Amino acid sequence: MAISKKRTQAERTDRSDRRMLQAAVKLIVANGVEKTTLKDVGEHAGYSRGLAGYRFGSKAGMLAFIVRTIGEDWLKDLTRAVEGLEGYEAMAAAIDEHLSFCLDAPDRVRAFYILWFEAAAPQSAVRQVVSGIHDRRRRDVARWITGAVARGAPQPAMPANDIAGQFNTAIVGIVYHWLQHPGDTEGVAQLHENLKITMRRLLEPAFTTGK
Amino acid sequence: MAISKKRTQAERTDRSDRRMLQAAVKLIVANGVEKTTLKDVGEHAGYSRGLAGYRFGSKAGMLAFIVRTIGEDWLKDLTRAVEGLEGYEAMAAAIDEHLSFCLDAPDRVRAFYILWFEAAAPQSAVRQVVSGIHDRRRRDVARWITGAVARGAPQPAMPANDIAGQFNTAIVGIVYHWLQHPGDTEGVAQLHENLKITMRRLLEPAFTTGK
DNA sequence: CAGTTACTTGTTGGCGACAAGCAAGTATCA
DNA sequence: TGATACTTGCTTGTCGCCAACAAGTAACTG
Repeated sequence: MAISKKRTQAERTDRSDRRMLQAAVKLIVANGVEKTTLKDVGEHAGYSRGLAGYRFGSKAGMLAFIVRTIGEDWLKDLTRAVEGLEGYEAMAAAIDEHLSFCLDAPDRVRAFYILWFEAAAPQSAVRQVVSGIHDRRRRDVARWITGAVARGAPQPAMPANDIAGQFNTAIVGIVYHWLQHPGDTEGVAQLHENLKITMRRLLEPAFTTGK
Repeated sequence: MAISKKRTQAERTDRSDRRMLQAAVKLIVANGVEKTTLKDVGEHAGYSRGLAGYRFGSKAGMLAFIVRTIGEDWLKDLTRAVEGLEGYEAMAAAIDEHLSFCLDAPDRVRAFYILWFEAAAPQSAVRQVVSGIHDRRRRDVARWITGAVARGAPQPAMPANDIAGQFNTAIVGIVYHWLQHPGDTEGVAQLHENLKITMRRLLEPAFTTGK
């Protein structure tokens, strides 16, 4: 009350954006997307019932904003975590970072992935955003592998692109397990750990191609 | 018009159930769950706007019905496909059957999995049903492995339960890819094929445990 | 024909969407 | 620096549509 009553316009929007994001995350994790209303988001953020709808244009717009924002945070974390690494090392670091990502800010990431799975539905506004993240993940993984091979690592039994595909689908599946079993930190950690083992095995060259 | 105007009560409900299921699947695949209204389902099935709501009690009830029905079909198919098999053979058969399941009745299975992923949200009525299917899948896979080991197959490097977990999450991830890339039959088939390879590798004993 | 069950129609509260208005910040010119 | 016009953030009023439920009608059953 004492300090700086005046805010710049940009500060105002930043502030309300952040507050609404926070409120939306909380509500989505607690009640699911369907029961999270624009009205609730606005009011829980300390504004009127109309702000969320006005700011994001539509409910779908708000959801897309959430996914984009949290997705970008994750991408920064990930990039930092695997910087300079290649091959299995990069994949292991990415897996570790993903686990931290989930455990460090559970609500945020939980909401992110709830929306991620909502994007499985047709005609979803979130779909584009998710698709972009997904494709990027895949390309990154493939590059880690081919990079390592270029530097002398043994040629894996499966094409790099296929391994990247397996990696990606595995992560998605693990996340699904996490969403369905919120308390099972142990199990989620184990799935991450086992994925590392699986990936290491996939990266091994094919000793004997026979049955 | 000519034949049998008279139907038994059970026949009537069976008929309307089937018709509404079909209509719901069509609408969900076309427009997503959110935009599929009880009114539309009833009317597309050839009844009044109110029937779906009356029959299933609520929208969530209808969705749960759909998942349960299609899930049971799938379970029957799967059981028949892996009957008498164990270890890797059973897993490979299950993977093949799953691919057929997806490709044979795309709309049905698509709707099934769209709902499956909606169940990732908290407080979902579908969640219980999905959770049951998921747990059962996991137990089955673990049993295939331990069964094979009991009959003399080599001890895998990873506990049977953990392999089952990897298997399950991989399937879920593959399905997610399928939902996001409806046309990519090739890619989906490849992911199934690669999962077989991955599983075979996981079932191999640990030659050298060292790094 | 009495009772039950399948289905339809009427109604209500709540949500998303949009439009119009109000208030807080910003630019221009003195 | 300060008054005025403009822009942008935010709120309130309203509408159509949906899920949910209640009350009614039509079709089967014993």
